[in-house]
Amino acid sequence: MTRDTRSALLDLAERIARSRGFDGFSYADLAEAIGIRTASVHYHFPTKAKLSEALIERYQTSLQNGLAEIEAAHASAGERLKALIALYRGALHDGQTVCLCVAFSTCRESLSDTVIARVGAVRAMVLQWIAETFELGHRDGSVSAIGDPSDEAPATLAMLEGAHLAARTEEDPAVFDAATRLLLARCQ
Amino acid sequence: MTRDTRSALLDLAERIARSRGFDGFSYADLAEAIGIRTASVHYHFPTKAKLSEALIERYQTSLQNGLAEIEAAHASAGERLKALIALYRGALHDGQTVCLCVAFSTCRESLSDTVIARVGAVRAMVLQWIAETFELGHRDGSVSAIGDPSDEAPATLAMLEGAHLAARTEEDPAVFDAATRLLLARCQ
DNA sequence: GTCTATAGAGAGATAGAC
DNA sequence: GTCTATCTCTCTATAGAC
Repeated sequence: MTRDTRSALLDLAERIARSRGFDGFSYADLAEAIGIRTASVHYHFPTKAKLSEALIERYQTSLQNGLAEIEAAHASAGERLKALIALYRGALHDGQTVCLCVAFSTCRESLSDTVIARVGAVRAMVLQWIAETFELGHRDGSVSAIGDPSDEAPATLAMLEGAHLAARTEEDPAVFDAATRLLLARCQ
Repeated sequence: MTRDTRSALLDLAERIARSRGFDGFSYADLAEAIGIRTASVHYHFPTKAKLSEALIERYQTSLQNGLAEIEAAHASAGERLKALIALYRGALHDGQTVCLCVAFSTCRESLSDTVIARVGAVRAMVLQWIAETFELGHRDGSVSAIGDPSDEAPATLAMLEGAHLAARTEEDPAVFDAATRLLLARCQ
């Protein structure tokens, strides 16, 4: 059952990290919720630093798959951007959790340079995807009022992450909806 | 010198909180930097909760003044929005500090409901100001491509806060500049 | 207002038995 | 893989002297 315990720990740690931050839980919290002792948690993840690396690596893969699925499911830029907004909206879970990049950004000092670099890599990946989508939008006309895609991408990602942050603070997904309404309206 | 010590503590605590988060410093850190003992810090702020309240209250006043100064200095909506972007850009301090709302949003669990409510009040204040500015832009024509001001405002604030977060993670103000370029270009 | 001294809790982590 | 037991460190906070 090693695999199961490890997966369960990762699932739980990700959920709490995205809800309360990486400093917002201890090995004691994980142990109690899973039903083992802290020493056993250390068996799976010798240090909290190792745990943070495992979390961000798994998250990158997961997000990469999410973006690929959107591309597979939607042909137009407008539909893809709508799906991206829906992806972030879903990641909110009733205003209780933000995306892991936002959560880790806010706990910068507790994380290793390796992990922070990986957060940057995840952001770069999403930025690239958004920029390409806006470029497609330029060609297929499914997004209105497009500026330079290399300007639209960072503005869009910042808006999505900022919307996550505010919605989490208020514990209200409607805050996210308000922030994304304008972009949504630009998508056909 | 009570007033001086208290002010020095507030200044220091705000700087660290905006850099490392509210959980990112201890009374021992404050004491060492100021040159007193932790017990003396407790004299000025009996609990960390009291300190957090003092921080957000002072911050609200400060931000309110900042917005008022922008209104006094600039007549057009475009100029005012440009000044708002500059205000947030200045608050970055070379990518080392985010605005206190962002910092406190990310330490949600460590803060009292009172403080979280105050963070919401600060955001509401800025939202109101931005919405009014976009309304002015509608009338004076100094901002291009304006959607519904009540949609522009939350999108703009989310973008500014998200840009702060990403720039802080990368420790690079250029990340903020990239995210705000599009809005800046809309301002005459 | 600042100090010494200390309480009390919780954190991350390890050794070694089973 | 999980356990008991324990270490060391840091944190917030308080009592009481000066």
